[in-house]
Amino acid sequence: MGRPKNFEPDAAVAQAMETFWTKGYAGTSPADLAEATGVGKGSLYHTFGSKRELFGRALDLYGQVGSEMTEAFLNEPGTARERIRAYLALLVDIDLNGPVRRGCLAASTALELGGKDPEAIRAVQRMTDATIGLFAERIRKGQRDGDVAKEVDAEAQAHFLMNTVVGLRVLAQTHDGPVLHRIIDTAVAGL
Amino acid sequence: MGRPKNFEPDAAVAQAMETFWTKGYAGTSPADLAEATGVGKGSLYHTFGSKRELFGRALDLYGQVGSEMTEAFLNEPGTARERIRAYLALLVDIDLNGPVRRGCLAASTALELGGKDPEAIRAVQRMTDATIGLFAERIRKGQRDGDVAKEVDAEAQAHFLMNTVVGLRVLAQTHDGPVLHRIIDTAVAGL
DNA sequence: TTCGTTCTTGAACTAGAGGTCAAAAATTGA
DNA sequence: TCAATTTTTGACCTCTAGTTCAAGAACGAA
Repeated sequence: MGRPKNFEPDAAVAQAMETFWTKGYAGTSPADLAEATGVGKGSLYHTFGSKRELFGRALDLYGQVGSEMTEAFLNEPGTARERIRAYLALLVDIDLNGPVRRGCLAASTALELGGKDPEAIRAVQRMTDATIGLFAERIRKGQRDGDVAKEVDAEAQAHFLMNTVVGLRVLAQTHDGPVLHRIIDTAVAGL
Repeated sequence: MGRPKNFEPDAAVAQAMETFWTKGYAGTSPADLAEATGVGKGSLYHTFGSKRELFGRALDLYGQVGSEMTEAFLNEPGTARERIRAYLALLVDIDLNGPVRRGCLAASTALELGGKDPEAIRAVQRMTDATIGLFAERIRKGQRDGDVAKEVDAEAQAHFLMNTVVGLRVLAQTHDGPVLHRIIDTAVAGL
């Protein structure tokens, strides 16, 4: 009953995510969101309530997509070290080859909203910890497979790799491929 | 001749830097700057021209202060590894113990203004490269002193450490001391 | 003391942010 | 076809961002 929506909320969230990713939270206006989604401002507010709530949906989508991509990529055939190196290289190449330099939505959010939006920070924390978990799992699998030394502390390495990823995605805003790939080489040396 | 300024521009830049650091570029309004500096909005525009120009001054100050602090700290007595570890720990502790979670102005700027303000990005790049230079110099000194192995590639390690620092200062927005200190342990293992 | 200069103050302005709302449009059930 | 319900549209509103400007205040020079 009632008039049917003439847009897909999930698709709108995806477009909104792209916009927040590119322009930041404060830098994105309702007009930007309306243009990006092709949905009228009024409809957006009717469906999502507020800019902040739409941003929350966008953040969650970002985490979910990232998590799926990471899991799939890490578990393709190869040693833990190979797969992790390939994953870091993939992220860097995506950052560098995209039409716009925009880094990582989670990192931007952590820096932009740190200290003023605890819920956003918790969302970022959740997605960070999920990635750390995937790294740790993959390293432990490497140990079972025999391609990673038993003495390696999987949790510690996973945290360290997460840190490296975050650094790379920020430095990708200012530095070029060769520099970043050498950083990757150094980072995976401990595996 | 003419009426004398009744404020110190350099002090105003320092206050502005704190405000941009805490609230971000887009998140800082002229009214915020007037309040933080104690200088009327009109005077700020008279002296600095625009919000963007004042931000440029703030960024430069940030780079200069950071550079001096880094150099002084790295060159206190101790091995390269000790000094570098102490430096990373210092940054993390500053981030965690401050009254406001605000991370690193350079990283925030890279993410917020990447792709839309090339000059800001160049400023960030300059300060990043300066820090990398200081790391490399300290590592080479360690090699001359005999506390770092000759085979270590000082440049590569310096880039890698820079990457680690950036990662830590972002993760400090979401994670706590023990996690961050373990990351530091892992990162300095290569020295 | 007057003049030219430089700085300060706060009002004023334009544009846009973020959000609300009334009216019309599209649907289903009766 | 009429109700009831839900969505769309775009006008409208208030508030603030970012900036400008006119008026006056504080100096040194002559």
